[in-house]
Amino acid sequence: MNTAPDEPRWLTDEEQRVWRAYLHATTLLEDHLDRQLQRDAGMPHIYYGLLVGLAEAPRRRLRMTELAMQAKITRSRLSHAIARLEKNGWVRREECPSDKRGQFAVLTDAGTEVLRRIAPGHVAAVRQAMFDRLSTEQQQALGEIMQIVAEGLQPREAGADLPWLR
Amino acid sequence: MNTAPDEPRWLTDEEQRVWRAYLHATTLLEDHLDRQLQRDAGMPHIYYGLLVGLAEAPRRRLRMTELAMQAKITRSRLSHAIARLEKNGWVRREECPSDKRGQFAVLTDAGTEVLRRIAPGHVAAVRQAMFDRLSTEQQQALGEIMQIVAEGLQPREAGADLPWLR
DNA sequence: GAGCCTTCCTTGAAGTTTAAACAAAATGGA
DNA sequence: TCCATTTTGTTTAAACTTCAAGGAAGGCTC
Repeated sequence: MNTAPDEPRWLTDEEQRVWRAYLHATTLLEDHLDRQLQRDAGMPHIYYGLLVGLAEAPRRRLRMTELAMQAKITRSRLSHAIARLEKNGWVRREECPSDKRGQFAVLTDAGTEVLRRIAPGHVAAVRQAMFDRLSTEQQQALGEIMQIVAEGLQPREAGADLPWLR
Repeated sequence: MNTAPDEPRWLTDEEQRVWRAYLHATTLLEDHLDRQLQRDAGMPHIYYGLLVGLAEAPRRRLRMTELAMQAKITRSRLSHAIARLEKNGWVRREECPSDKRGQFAVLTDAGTEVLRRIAPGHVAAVRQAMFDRLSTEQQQALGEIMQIVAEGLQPREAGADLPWLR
């Protein structure tokens, strides 16, 4: 009997190739989109996602926590991000009448306008980087794969304030 | 004839689903790995990649530019990162005899040791998040897809110093 | 309604990344 | 050789993210 303490199951060569391709592609793509948006709109990709989230919400507003969950970021990060977008005049905060702790992030007209202006370029970048290069079958496969991977991962801050669960 | 200026090709509903699944999964996974490594080794995912890059190189050393390209980050970012890893004692700089501008980043014994200690946990996290959940066919498809996407994207800093090409 | 816990969000500090500017060494012609 | 250009890597400051702490309001229980 082997006394070695649980030799880890290293990745096979083939798994390595897949994993490195994944890392390579995702970092390049994220960088690419970040820079495209930074250049065209002066904001990083994640901030764009925030504006889109608000634009799609009823009355173009969302509670901070809801927006944070939608964007998969911490409330802290969102707080800083909204402060920045507020400075740009693209978002404004509004307090929640029914819960005095709460805040709404509201997309302003200027914010809507920015979005209208930059969305086409962003979509074009996404198409060019991904959809224009993949077959329909590959797109479908990718969707399924990403669905599965996401399901296996905890959303952020689950139990963040419940240290005994960690 | 329509006078509208090139109505952009918006994503179809299906494409939207794929794209959002992609964003959702990749951000959750990156967060997950970042936090796993931060907890177990006190460094972000990208820094782990740097140590691995060095560990695999002959004599456990690489020129800064080479390492930056391998990790797909800018030389500036690498410069900061190596400074940090140097403080930890995991990497040391060595000057290049043949090119006096050059620097080698060298993995120290302590760095090798850290890697040995944390690699199993990292591999386990990657397996659990991705490979254990995907069929062989899905893994293969993912590899091909990521390969294609990566090919379409410029490596960082290509022409960074040639502004007229941008 | 007092006390206690939870939720909502913000804050400040520390760490990381980016962008732009820079110095030094190498390179490539004229 | 001389000079312009490129390459290499660092530095500075600003922007962004993370982490830990905390204030204020809501909810629950007795």
